[in-house]
Amino acid sequence: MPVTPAAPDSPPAGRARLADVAALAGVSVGTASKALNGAGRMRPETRQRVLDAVAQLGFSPNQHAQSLHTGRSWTVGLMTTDGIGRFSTPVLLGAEDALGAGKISVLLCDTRGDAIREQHHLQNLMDRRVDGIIVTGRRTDPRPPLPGVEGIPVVYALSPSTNPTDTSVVTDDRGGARLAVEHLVATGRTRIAHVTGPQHHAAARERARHTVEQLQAAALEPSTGRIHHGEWSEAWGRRATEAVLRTAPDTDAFFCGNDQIARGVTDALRERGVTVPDDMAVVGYDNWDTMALASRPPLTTIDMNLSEIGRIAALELLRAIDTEPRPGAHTVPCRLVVRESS
Amino acid sequence: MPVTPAAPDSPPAGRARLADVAALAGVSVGTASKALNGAGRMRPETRQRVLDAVAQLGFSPNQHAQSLHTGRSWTVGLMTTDGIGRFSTPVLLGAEDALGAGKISVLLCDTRGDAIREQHHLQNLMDRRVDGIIVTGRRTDPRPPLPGVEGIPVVYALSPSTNPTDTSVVTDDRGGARLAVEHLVATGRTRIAHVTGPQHHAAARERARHTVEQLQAAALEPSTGRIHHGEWSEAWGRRATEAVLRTAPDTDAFFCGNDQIARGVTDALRERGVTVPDDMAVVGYDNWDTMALASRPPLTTIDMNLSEIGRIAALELLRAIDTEPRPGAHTVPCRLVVRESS
DNA sequence: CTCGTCCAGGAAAAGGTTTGCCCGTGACTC
DNA sequence: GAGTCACGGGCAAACCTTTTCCTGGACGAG
Repeated sequence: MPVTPAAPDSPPAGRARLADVAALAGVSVGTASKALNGAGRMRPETRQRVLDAVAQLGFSPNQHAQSLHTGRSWTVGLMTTDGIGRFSTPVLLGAEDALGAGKISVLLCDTRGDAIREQHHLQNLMDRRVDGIIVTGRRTDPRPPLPGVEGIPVVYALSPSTNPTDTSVVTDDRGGARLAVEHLVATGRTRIAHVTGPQHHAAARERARHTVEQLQAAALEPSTGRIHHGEWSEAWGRRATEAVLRTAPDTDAFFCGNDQIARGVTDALRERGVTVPDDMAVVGYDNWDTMALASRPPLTTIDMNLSEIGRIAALELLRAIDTEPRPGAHTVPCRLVVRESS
Repeated sequence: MPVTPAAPDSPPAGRARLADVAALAGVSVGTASKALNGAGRMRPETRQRVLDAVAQLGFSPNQHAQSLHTGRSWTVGLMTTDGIGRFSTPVLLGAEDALGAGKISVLLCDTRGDAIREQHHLQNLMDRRVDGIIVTGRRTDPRPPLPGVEGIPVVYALSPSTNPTDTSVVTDDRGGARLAVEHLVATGRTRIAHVTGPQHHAAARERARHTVEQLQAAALEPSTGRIHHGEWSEAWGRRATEAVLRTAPDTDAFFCGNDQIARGVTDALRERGVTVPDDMAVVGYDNWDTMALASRPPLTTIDMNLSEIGRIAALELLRAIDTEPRPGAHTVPCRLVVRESS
């Protein structure tokens, strides 16, 4: 006695396949596909029958089958060079948002700054045939390009590639310094000190350089005659305050390389009885809310528009995928956020 | 004249396929596959020939084809309920790390707290046939379970599901309160105040409740006779300090619901000339380095081991995928980090 | 009435891998 | 010497969708 075969039209076991939809609509699989994708010509009534079947079965296409066929995975890799920190998070979210609008998902890869891990993740992304890769880091220093990614578009966000023919989206340190200095000058400050992070950080170096430039453009110079490099910490902000006031007691403004330093400065000033903003203006950098808002008074600061950097990186990547990459560094302007410290 | 066909064994255009490997090794595609996966029996020498061909061509299998066939995508979705913040980041990294070890990649979905967006992401994850989903939020309050995820394992991290038959991995508020109170009592404090966040946050409520319990276990009660609920901010910490010292001047320790409040307390104490830890001990919660270390003095605090929560959530998810889910809430113990404020 | 045109929809290949099943050969046993 | 067994390896189906090419029928024009 032969084994009884399953009923030919038994209810599909797991998720509905396109074949189930086609069967229900009484058309062939190919026609069902065309109905869904809008391609091919067919009677509106037929298309509607397919769409009804889709709705009834709760069908949605198997992306693996789609990707296998089309070669596109509708996925991009997001490699974070060095943990996911305060800086990379908004970048990441901006990118995710922009890509999500285009039906593209984000594969997260954290390298923890480890080259081995980076290579491993990269291989994984290639195996998954991602459509592109966004590389971001927690610092703005340039980084060596990803090795061995021929044929797949890459965009560097926040930390540009050292290769100028790669596409990078970076912050506008020059514009940030200009916004801060122009704001201070416009509000009547002339004896401006600059306290910032370690010299081996590009962010500190660049901002310092452009700060001096901007001061010169206003026929000014740093109140202490030099840049105060140190750490990105409140403690350094406090120490630097003492140093600055000892050297140049007539200083009337601090422009700080980040909000932590700025907060240290305001604390030190308050403890010395210097009132902000009346006796002294303080401007920070980063617009890191937990620092800028908790500071007393809340800090005027420069916002790098990090999520915009992520968004633009995503858009550049989409362009590179669909048409042509636009090589070079694309800068995203900063924004001055005025609060009560200036 | 007929068009010249491409040479039958022309160098493969894009990436090598298994067929190319098989051809080079002089075996069939099926055999090549078996050689790679260790399955099937074959002469070691044949297997080696295949492996050599793989190395020579730099072959790695097309994951879409694999997934299409096996139904497994080696991908899990990570849905963050409410942005990616201070709390979800370590959870996320812990999960990514644990999953990466198992060749599984993480698809990032940020819902921004929007139910529509959540549904949209969820559909996307289902279409991609993810093997499982981790849901995390930025608060510890329970959240309603993900709708319509029948047949796919879900683990909730940090914010448990309101459905007790779901698998959740949560922080141990009770243990955290116990660690803090026992530490304070062990160092001779008896007049302990508790200042924390808003009552409508589970984290504040739970920690407060267990703090009172633990004090009672030591035959103590809050120095002010009550819990001080407010905001999770430094400003509230400063205000609360005044209130506590007015009500109960003999208070000798503050246990705070988070590090921001604790930092506000230390600031207020210093400004009143109360020295920490000699006159007053202060213990925070979260071990948020930018707060705990920048505080003066650095804070003794409770670390929730967030990345461990992420790691365990990932392991529970792997278990649910491979074998059986373990329903219920799994708590991850906290850790006391002693610094100079106690 | 016949031929040509156009249109709706079907058939089938392709995309790359896994895996169950089968077969041929060489060796071993009785 | 014949039958059996085990081992190495090939064949082909299956996973699901897209897309190109093709066919049959209907309709219009001459």
